[in-house]
Amino acid sequence: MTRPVGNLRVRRTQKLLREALIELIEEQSFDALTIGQITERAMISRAAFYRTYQDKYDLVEQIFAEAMNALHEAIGELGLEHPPAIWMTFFEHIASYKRLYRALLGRKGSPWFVQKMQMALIELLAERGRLPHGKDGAIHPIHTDTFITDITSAMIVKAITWWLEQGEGYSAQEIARRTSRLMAVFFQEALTWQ
Amino acid sequence: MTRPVGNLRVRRTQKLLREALIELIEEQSFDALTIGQITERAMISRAAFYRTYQDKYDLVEQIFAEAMNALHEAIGELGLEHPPAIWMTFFEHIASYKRLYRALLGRKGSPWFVQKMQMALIELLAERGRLPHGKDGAIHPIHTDTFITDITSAMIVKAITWWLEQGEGYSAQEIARRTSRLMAVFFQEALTWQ
DNA sequence: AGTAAAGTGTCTCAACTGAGACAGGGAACG
DNA sequence: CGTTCCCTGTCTCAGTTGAGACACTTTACT
Repeated sequence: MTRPVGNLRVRRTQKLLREALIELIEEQSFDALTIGQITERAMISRAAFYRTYQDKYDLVEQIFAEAMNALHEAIGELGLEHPPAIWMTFFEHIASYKRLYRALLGRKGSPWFVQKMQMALIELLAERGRLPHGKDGAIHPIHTDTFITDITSAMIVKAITWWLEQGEGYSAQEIARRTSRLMAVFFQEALTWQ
Repeated sequence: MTRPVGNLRVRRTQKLLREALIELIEEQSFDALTIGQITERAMISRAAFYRTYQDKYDLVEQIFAEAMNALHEAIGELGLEHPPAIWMTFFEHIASYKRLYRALLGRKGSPWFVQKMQMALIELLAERGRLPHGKDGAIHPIHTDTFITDITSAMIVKAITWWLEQGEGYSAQEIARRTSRLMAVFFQEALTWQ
């Protein structure tokens, strides 16, 4: 659903806009971008842009939605038993959308998107609904404490941006292991508050 | 003339085909490429390809023709007095079309294009019609000796491919100086044969 | 040689896109 | 405060492109 079943032209337009968006964020900043700049770089008309998207935020939202779908599919294939494997998959996902995330989460990115990403992570964690190394499938009350979920999502986003901006030398596996451990410690501490 | 006055769509199609061509040569080889592969990568229809080009050779020829126009313009701006400057401009031109030349002249490239390039160089040298460090504008008989012109063009093409494939560390200026000197020595020797 | 698969080159019609104009909003500048 | 300039968001029509089919040639395998 909402699949890009569209024919070639539509998919091509999407792809060109996507690449143009990322390039321009890298060169300038997301906030400063105009629709005209994006369409010019993408070599499509402004009219074509408005036929599909409301504005640049809508463009990013659609791209991000697709990325999250891909992530869900990748994670969905995994058993529910091994959280570290999920983190591994998660950071592999980040790696495969490297330019996108670096652009949107980095210095030239947008606080708006950072928040969006954090909200997506909170949802993801709630769906998965249990602790790293948790033993059962029950939703843990810790995931309904917004203080905890907010801080958790910020931690993860920071881990991502650090990796993309400074941690070039590290593999997805290493980052996944580190993050997984951090999360475990953090949740364990948080548990004592309940 | 023969300017890409075409509207946006036409120019976009050209650009996408161009990039697809280079990518695919890098991955496979020019000779093995099919029109279908190129158009699929470029995200355009085969029909659109055939509306503009005869075949993949035609595509390369048009791209190359534009590159040579750019080179002529760049060289044309120079005075006729200082051959080393011309070599400098020449290798800067190569640098600005780096991926194209590396793809087409390299291992994955095509002997057909190598020959085409050599012929273009022979023409270029004949137009310029005189020795490196030559003092007058007269066409020198050395440029009508096909033995000499053929070997010269092969030398230059080899200099280009060496630079693009192994000489990453060298600047255009260094390669230009080397080539200029080599040519001077070669022509001087050739003069004694006349 | 015989045959299946893939590529070529061409065509038509529907569909998507570009050009360009328009009214309106917002920021910079005097 | 008004003017200028740029951006937004929308519209229409002409123009380019995609889908898919076609006959033919080439390639690869037996």
